[in-house]
Amino acid sequence: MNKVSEKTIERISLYRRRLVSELAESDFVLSRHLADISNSTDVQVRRDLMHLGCKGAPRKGYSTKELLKSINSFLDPIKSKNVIIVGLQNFSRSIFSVFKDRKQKLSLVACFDIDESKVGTSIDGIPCYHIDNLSSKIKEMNVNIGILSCSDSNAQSVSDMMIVAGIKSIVNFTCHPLNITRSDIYIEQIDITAAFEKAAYYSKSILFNADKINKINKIK
Amino acid sequence: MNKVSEKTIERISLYRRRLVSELAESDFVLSRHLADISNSTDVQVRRDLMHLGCKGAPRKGYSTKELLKSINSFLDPIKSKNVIIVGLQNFSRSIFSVFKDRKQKLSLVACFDIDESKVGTSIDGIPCYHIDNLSSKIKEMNVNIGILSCSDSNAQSVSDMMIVAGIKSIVNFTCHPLNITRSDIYIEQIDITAAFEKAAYYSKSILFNADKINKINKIK
DNA sequence: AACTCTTTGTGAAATTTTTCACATATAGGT
DNA sequence: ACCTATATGTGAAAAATTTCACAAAGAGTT
Repeated sequence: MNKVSEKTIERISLYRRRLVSELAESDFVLSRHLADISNSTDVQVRRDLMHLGCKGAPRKGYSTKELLKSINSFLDPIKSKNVIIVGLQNFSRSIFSVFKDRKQKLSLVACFDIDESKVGTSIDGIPCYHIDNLSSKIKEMNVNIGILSCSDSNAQSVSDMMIVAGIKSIVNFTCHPLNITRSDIYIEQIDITAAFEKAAYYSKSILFNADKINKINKIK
Repeated sequence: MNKVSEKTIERISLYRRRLVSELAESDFVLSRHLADISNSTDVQVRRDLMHLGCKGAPRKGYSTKELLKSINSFLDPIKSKNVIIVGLQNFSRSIFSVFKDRKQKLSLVACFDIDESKVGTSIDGIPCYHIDNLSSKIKEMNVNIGILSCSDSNAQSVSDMMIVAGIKSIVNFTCHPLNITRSDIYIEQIDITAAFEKAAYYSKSILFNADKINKINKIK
């Protein structure tokens, strides 16, 4: 199997979420329909699904159930992964609900903060520990994935700690782009500020995504 | 000036934030240095900066102050844009602080919710209105940018309302990929769930970003 | 059973994005 | 004033991603 691009992974993740609601609707789903509900194109969908080793049937499409199963085994780790989050404020609290609502093969097991008033408390059943215990807790709880929601200035040092303690993937919500020095660590940077600045940039001009829309509408 | 890619816009937004702290450090900044602190490469930086019409000096680099000025005039709208957010919970509250902390040419002027207990209150000086007033308030306040932080199921209808009322850019934090039908509207989709699922996917295997790292380290 | 029409799957082309390679510029030393 | 060493700026190559175009499959119809 060839290397699958990050964009493809993202789209497959989206397809899965769209498929879940489709499951009750019908037994088969067409690439074209999946494209419609994911804002993509049918060819793109089929290209993406190629990586899954899941065959569709001409004129029928893909078995919804089978496709979901393929996506699950493609995306999900075999056994559930433990996740922690560093920094406890509004943002991290909103992440809590992401994990609570949708039970993937991911469980949020702890959060960390420096603020003594938060340490020792527990939100939605997730205990908050002091950042000093980060390393030991990561090892103790066998944590694989870390979420950075701390201040920009602490992002690098916290991620260093995470990596030394054995974390394999980091989702970084701070503005600080992490310095990657090891090739076996995956870093996902979510730059919310850039998102707003992009929105501002594009609100200046018009007809920026004209191409995209023409492409999609042309086929419909 | 040629069309600038979205990725370039994102990186320029990042460069700006990195430059602000650089400003106190030195009068000139090298593409190489900017690359280091942005996790990029020097060529990429220079390519990006090409679009700015800002010249660097061989052996000296770019005047930090000049570069910032160029980026500002490139990214920022001439007059401040008004922003609203729909859905008032932990996540949106965390967005409030993004706008409070960094005063761009963007001001968050209102938020909206259906929950009557929230309507009429005010957080950080931002008033919360009932969603029924969305359209009228957008027009009244001359809002250009909308943030979607509501439930997935309401995302499409709220965005439709926003667009009809005159909003030009939408930043969508819901999982629902918005159906774009007009070419003069910019949609930025932030898929946090996909981010976590990507992190989970990559935590399974190793050596995924080996290439990226080799590229970056090779030069250093 | 043959035909038609729709949909999948995928080489190949097109497009986009990144990297290479190097001409050009210039600061600083001698 | 000349030399050298280091940066920029960018055409061209390479790599990655998306789209085209069409062969192959098979469901439904006559």
